[in-house]
Amino acid sequence: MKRVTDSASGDLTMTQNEVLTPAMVPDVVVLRLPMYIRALTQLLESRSMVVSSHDLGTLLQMTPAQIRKDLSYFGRFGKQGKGYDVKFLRDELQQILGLDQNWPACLIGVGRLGEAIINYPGFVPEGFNVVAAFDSDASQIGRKLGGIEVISMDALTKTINEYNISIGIVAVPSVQAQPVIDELVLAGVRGILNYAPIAPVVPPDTVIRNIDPVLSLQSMTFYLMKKGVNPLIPG
Amino acid sequence: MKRVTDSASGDLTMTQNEVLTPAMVPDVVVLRLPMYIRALTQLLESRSMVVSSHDLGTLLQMTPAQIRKDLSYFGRFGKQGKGYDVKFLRDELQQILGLDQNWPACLIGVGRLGEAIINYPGFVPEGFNVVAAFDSDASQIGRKLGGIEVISMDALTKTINEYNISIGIVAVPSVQAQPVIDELVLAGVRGILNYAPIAPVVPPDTVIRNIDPVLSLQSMTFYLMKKGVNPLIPG
DNA sequence: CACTGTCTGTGACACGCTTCACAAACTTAC
DNA sequence: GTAAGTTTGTGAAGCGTGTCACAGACAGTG
Repeated sequence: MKRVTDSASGDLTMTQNEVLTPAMVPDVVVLRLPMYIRALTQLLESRSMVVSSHDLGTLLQMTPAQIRKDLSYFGRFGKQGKGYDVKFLRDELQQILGLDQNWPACLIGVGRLGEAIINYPGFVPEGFNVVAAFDSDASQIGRKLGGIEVISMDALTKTINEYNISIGIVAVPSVQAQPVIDELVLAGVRGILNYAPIAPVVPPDTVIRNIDPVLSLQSMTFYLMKKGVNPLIPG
Repeated sequence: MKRVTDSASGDLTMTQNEVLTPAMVPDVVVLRLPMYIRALTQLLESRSMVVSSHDLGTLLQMTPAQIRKDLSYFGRFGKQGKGYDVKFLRDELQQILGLDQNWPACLIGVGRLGEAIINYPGFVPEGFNVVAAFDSDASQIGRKLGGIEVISMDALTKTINEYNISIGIVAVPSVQAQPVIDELVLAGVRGILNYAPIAPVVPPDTVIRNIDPVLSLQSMTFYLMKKGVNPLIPG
């Protein structure tokens, strides 16, 4: 992956790296990019202009080598002897992930969980906007929630096309989750954030991410037991 | 995915495998065990008595070889020519993870998110009970929530010892998350489920799991863009 | 009982990711 | 300007995990 190091640019600011992403980027690397962005944003807020892979590593509990290797998949963002320009690197990574744009999303299921999701203030500043909310329960239709109105599942495809929605957030009970996911895929949604405790089946060109606290807890207990931590024996 | 199920005898009962766990089990394998348990429970509900690694694989979108290899780290649970006794295997895996016991947990932060967590009906059937809820906001103290009373952070250590709590669920704003986690660790909690969008620092003998929907979405967009899915350009 | 078909458990191999180590590039100090 | 110190980018080695392939065990059939 040779890239032109344009010389004589005395500043850390680099020329536009075209991000062509040769599709050879490991998935794990892509999963880590958002963490880098978050750390860089944090550094930016504390007025840091430049950061080394070493310092980023201590901040994120990773080895400097891994950070450098990860970034090298996308370009040459740093400068020897100095490090990375914080703002520049963050902007580059955001562009690589498409986070410099606004992603409209829809929510399916406005129960207790769905309500918490739609009111969660953490999505909007990152460029994710829930612009529509659906529910199969007729008594929920028409209810206002976080500034938007709950509408019927019948209007799913129409609404998704209208708002150009490419991300669906699934917050329905387990039994309805797979059917809802199928509907979303059929309607053209290619990214799904699933909160239901199931192992969903999606076509290969669809990206799915599962949020499953119970799974996290259930693998945690294995290590707790090994460490001699004892739970409460029932009885 | 259909399994032959009923055999005449049902004499698949196996000898007691001592589970000594030689600490050589890869972490990824432990992370998958809960998924196996969930699938087995599902099979049990649909009256399946026996399942092969092949059928489990199609159910979970995994290769049969991986399932067999994973299980082989803990013992020999299957029978050649037949498969695995569903109930037996599930019970064994639950015991390995310590899920045959009851794990008391505490919640820190009873905002919108904390409220949704404490009312989430999915924890209790899996053996996780939120037995105490804390908040630093004085106006929240004393409020009843999901059957339990919100108490002050001052009572953290005392309460954790009293109820023998080994798991802490952190649902506080980002800036307070690390301090709260430090407090939990100091109080003796060795397992932490963190909902705050940060990269927490914990001692090596502490198990931490992060629930971070924003990170999931931010890596999703990379693939959506590659597939030519276009978000809404702001403007 | 023998013979055919099925499925597990596992050593060996293959692959992908992490870590290492170093040349090259840049900074700082004098 | 020179020398010493710092940090990146990256081939190559190392390591952990997934996959393969097959011997062995069991079921089913007649």
